[in-house]
Amino acid sequence: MLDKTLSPASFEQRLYEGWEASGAFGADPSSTAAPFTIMIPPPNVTGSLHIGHALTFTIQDTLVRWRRMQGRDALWQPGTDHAGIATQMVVERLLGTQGVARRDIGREKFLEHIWEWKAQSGGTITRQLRRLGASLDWPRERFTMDAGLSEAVREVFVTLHQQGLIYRDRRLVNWDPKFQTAISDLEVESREMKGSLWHLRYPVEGQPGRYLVVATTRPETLLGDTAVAVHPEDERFRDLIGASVILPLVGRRIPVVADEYSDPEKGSGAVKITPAHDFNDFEVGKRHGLAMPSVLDAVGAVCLDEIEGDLLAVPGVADPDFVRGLAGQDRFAARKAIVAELERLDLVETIEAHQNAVPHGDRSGVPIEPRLTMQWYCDAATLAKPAIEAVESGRTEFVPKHFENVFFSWMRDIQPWCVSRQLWWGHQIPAWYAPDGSVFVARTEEEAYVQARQALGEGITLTRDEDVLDTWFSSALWPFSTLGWPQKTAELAKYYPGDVLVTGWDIIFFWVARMMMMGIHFMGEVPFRTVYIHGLVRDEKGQKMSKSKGNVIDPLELVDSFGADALRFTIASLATPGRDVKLGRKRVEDFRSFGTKLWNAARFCEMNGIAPDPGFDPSAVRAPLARWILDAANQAIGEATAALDAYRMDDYAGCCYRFVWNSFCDGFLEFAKPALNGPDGAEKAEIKGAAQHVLGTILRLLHPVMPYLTEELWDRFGYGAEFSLIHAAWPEPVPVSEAAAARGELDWLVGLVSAVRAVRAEMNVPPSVTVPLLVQDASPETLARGGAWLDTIRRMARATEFRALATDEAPKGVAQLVVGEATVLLPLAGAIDLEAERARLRRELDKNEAEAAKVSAKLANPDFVSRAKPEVVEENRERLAGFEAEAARLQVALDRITD
RNA sequence: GGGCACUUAGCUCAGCGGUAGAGCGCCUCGUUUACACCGAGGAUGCCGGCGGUUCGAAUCCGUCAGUGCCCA
Repeated sequence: MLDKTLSPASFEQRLYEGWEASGAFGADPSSTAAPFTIMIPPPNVTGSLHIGHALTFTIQDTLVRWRRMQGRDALWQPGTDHAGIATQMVVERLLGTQGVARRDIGREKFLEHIWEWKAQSGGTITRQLRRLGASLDWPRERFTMDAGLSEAVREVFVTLHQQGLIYRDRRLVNWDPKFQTAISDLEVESREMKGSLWHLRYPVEGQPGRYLVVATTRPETLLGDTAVAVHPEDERFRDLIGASVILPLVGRRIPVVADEYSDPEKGSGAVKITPAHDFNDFEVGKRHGLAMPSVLDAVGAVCLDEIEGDLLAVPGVADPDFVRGLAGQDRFAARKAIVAELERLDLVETIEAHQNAVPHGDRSGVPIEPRLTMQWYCDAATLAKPAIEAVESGRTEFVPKHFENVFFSWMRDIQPWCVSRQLWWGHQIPAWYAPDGSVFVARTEEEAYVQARQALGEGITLTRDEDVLDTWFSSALWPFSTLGWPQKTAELAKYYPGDVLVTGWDIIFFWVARMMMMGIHFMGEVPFRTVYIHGLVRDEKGQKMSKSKGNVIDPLELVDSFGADALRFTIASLATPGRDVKLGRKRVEDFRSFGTKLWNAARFCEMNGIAPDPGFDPSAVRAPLARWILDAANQAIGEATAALDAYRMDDYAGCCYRFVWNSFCDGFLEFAKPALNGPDGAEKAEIKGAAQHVLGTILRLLHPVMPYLTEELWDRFGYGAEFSLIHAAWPEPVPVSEAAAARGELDWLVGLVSAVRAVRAEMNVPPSVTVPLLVQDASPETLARGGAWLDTIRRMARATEFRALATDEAPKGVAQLVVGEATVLLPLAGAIDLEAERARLRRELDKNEAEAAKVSAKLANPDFVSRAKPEVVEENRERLAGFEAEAARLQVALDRITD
């Protein structure tokens, strides 16, 4: 016997272990079944499961389980990425608590610590994924730092270098002064900050007393200024173009250049140009051939090495001693000191309060410093072209389609990708340097030496590049490196390209773009056919969840409270493609009742001796109720399959919900009760047969989204062996004889019962009062149906009998309702308020007449009749006839009780 | 400043040329032997505003307003 209440915690773990132990999640390269591949977008190894993961992995698992049931050889590839900065940060902090600093113990030792940490704590998220029910092929789990994946990284780096698509260059990068590494544009987030706009006076050379006022938000970079730019059309400064100004504090002469970058509307209209510390200034500097001295070092402190020689004493303007005193000062301290000195020299015109967007490192949280350094770059623009073309031609499709625009806009304007990072944790760049500075890129040190000897002769000592590659460099290879590339494996042949990549829109630039570029370049084919983009999870108010706001919800806590199935079903129900999902505890609590409902329905079936019957033949069933539910199940199967095909998780969940709750529970089981309580016979047997068949269908239909509950019921009922639902066949429609007739009959029954219930409720007739149903103008078919369903009608409509009104019969005090061609009279004698009944009928009549008038007006329009589709015209004619007929019957009913 | 999305019942959202929907909430009723995480019934909408296309617009086009996001 099933327990009275559903308690997911009592079976979730046992079922998961059962599936996993039996190898149910495993792909089988040797099978002949068509593959279905989803590459997990590898979560960060330092991560733990948050609600966004719950969303994306619920969707992925639902798709994978569904396809597996359809007989596909499903590969859901698990794994994590090594998360260069994040991991290094975690372990550094950990060592810090023991008083150990990274640089003290050295690279090798530090990496040992990281691997140790990874062995102990790196599996958090994969353990948590199991609680969610995710059916990943665990024995195939990969990590981006694995030997195989590292080989792939070296292979790709060397090949791209040979092809000229990876090169070294000296450009401005986003430098994170806290981690002392370059970071990607995408790891930079701009934050609105309250700052100041300082208007500074730069003395014009040769014109004593004249100043050019420049406006800046970063006075500390003034030391590295090499020009002042004004707009070429700006009348105020026209005569100064080509002149020079004296750079305050430094004393260097710098030119005034004309450049459209300077916006006459902003600030003072003149802007100082510091090419080594600002991306826009860098471009201006290149256009005008300016020097590009750096004045801040790796930690963001003032460094005078590159301007030492420029320092000049200019009375009242520049003092080399002051500048020398700035050396080694942090950029913010230097800002204060510089502003104070300028104020002392009366070179500050005004200070304006100013709101500006300051780029911050998303992990370090400190302002990014643009910095001119030598780095390795990947020619992303060249790699992007075929990726753009693949989406344009539809070889890879986005769902929803409009996200292709986001992809295109990014890819068409893609910048050289800085792939080197000044970290220790990651794939060390396979490049070696000779003492003379020559670079040798090779798969191994031996190969590098071979190259070096060929180029430079014997006796050279090479040193390896210290830097590592961007984590995304290895993630980009994930769709094929996990399958064994560069080896030619059976897995690679079978599972590449993958079917679908599932991810949020915020990650299009990271995974999607990079996997596309690398996949196409190295495999000659797109890495996935479809990119399914879902939204982000927000709190109930639509706010982004964040630890600092304190509005995060823990998916595991929700699993503890309501079960994994409830969380999964809630997520699926709310997952409209591409739109953000507002999710709170309450939503999960609400959807939990659906699982309970199914549990109780199953319990009811069990109590009535409904059990799996493999010999059941749906096509032989004659009882209308059984045919009706079998037909409804057929429709649900069609809808659910179509919804999953279209990645409509919400529609899939919704159609299952309606079928289980409305059709199976409120419809079928309720109508089946009289037969189930009655004597054994052919009809009862058919209804039980249909019940077990449809329950089995429901369990299979819902398994992809509610794997635990369905498997538990499947096993308990004995539909198959333990843990076998995961491999059961996805349901197919079954033949049902005369389905339309069964639908017609049940629709009639539901219509009759609802109408009677509605009238009784409105008339406040207590359930204890039972009344005869006397029908007038009923067709023989209606009378026959009434007879056939008498027990059900009695039970559900609180009726004593259902029969034709005798010709000489004229009951007093009746409520009347129109069902199809017939009018049903409920003699309520004393219980009825005639006035109220008249009003009710009047309302019904008005409603009908209004509808009839609307349709009639439409049909009176000759344009409509001649131009609309014939079937639409016909449909409206039928509707009009229906409304008119019902109105006529209501009129008769009204007349009957009106004197 | 450029771009994208959104605006439908109290709330959360489907629907995207032909009868305005769901879930939750709300109101009324309920000791019918699966389920109160339930059952029955009910109320609630100028489908953001204004134009246009069309026989017909929540749905297509334009425009305005508001909201959110992305990129500068």
